[in-house]
Amino acid sequence: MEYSIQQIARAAGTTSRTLRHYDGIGLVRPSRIGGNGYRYYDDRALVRLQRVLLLRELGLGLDAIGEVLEAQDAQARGGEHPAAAEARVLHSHLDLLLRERGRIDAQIGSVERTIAALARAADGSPGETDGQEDLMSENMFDGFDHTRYREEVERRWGANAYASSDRWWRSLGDAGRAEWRASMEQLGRDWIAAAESGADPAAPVGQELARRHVEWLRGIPGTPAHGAGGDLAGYVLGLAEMYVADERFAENYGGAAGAGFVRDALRAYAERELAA
Amino acid sequence: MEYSIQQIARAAGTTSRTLRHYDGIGLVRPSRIGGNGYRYYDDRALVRLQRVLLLRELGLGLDAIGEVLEAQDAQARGGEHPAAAEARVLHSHLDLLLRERGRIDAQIGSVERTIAALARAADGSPGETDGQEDLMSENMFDGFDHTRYREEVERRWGANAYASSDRWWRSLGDAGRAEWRASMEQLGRDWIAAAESGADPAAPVGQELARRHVEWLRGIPGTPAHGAGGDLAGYVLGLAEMYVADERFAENYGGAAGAGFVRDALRAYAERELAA
DNA sequence: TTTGACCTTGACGTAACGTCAAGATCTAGC
DNA sequence: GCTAGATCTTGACGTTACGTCAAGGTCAAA
Repeated sequence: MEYSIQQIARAAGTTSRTLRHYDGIGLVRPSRIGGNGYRYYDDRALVRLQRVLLLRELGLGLDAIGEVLEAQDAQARGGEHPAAAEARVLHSHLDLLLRERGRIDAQIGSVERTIAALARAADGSPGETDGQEDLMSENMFDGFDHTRYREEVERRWGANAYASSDRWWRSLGDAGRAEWRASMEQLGRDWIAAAESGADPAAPVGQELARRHVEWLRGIPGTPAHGAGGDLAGYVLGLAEMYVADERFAENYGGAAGAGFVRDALRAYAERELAA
Repeated sequence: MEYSIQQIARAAGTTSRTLRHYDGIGLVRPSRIGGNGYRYYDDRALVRLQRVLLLRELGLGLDAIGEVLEAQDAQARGGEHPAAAEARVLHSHLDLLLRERGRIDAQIGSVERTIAALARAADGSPGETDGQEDLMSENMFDGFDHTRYREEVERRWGANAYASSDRWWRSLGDAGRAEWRASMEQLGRDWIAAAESGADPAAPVGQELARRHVEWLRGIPGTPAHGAGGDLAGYVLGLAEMYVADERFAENYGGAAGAGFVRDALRAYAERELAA
């Protein structure tokens, strides 16, 4: 069978423009070109086109699709097994999709929180648009003045981590900031209580607190915990060490002993749940 | 304070190119332009820039951001309350994000199934690349020959619904197709058993089956149930009616009585769980 | 005055086509 | 054979939010 460009487009559920595009980039070439310049396709081309469209529906880019199909064609010429190549490409694509979902989840959370903050602001609570000065001079989320450690923050977490967190913190409004601090302090109190109870950091109590702690960290834009793709496990482990080493942090968890408990619990949690 | 373009870029955690872009599209204009053509920004511009960057981190497009900021500026001129405009934009954006996540979830599922199918194919099970003819001539997923109802499928579910489902079905391979049919038949048997038990379609047994049924439908590319964004509730309700009205479907559920049970259960489920 | 650092506009590239535009060709009916 | 309408061609712009040169002016310190 031989199809005109419209016919094969209809057969595959796409458009002639797409076919011309695929011809242009060499992804699906016509089997024959008429003396009038018309493109004609045969069944082999149709099968190839079907595979392209299927992989496209999985979200692969056209160049990745080309790679898969090339492996398919190189099969007889001693290349790697085509299914292996396809699986390899799909695995890395799956990885990308998972990171993408993490990013979207984080955005959804941020948007929801922002909407809630706007609703609270509309309810009353005056003094919302003032006080734009020196907001970062207050103790932010880990118990010390970030403006004084701006350089350290930027060196540790990247150049715009500080700016990003700062924007977010300013956007919260007074009510939101109070709420955030309250949640932080509640978490701190719960950590202290758990540490004083003498429980094993790896026991469920500690692990549940560790989960809450990581969730709480994820809510801070500008850190590797926000969204996805960063080295979450490494970030958490680094913070855990910092809690112990730096007394400014340790204070929040009842001193060195409490911070040690937090560190051990986070370590165990990261090993179990965040292993890359 | 007055900043040069680099200074304001560093202060906000972005680049000078971005500032030039925002000037070009009129989103953030410099407060002053020097005789040498240099752009200079003041604190008001910095605040505006911060808001732009914050909203951008939430995933809004630059034009949507412009809309929000315009409402902010129109505040004194009798426009709607700026926070209301922002909430409106954020709500529709949230909607978009949720649909996007649904799409990604569906892609993740498809990719995972495809990888699993490739692994099975590599394990052995010959005859994988042949039999490309007339695959759709078999009873596909709802018990009748789709090639014979192609036009109806296209009219009901859109022009490339058929092509999309067809591609997916071909891609499954013999093992995958057998598996899929088995899952369909298992679902049918469970429906029949539930119907014969005389239970209330709205009772947990029926509702759990309805949930499984909808999940199963979501796995079929080309239907409104796949991914997200389509009228899932309307689609499910339409199918439910069809199961009763069309005996080709009804057979799968033990005849008219069983199909009626399925319909009622799906109706109740759609009302509870899929209400838009 | 030199030398970097910083500034400008202009323009191409990105992903995957959609959407005209202008013109050539095919097909069917008269 | 002629004409209308369907179909085909290449060419080029538009889409998003900038990154990345390129070529050339400006500024501040030495």
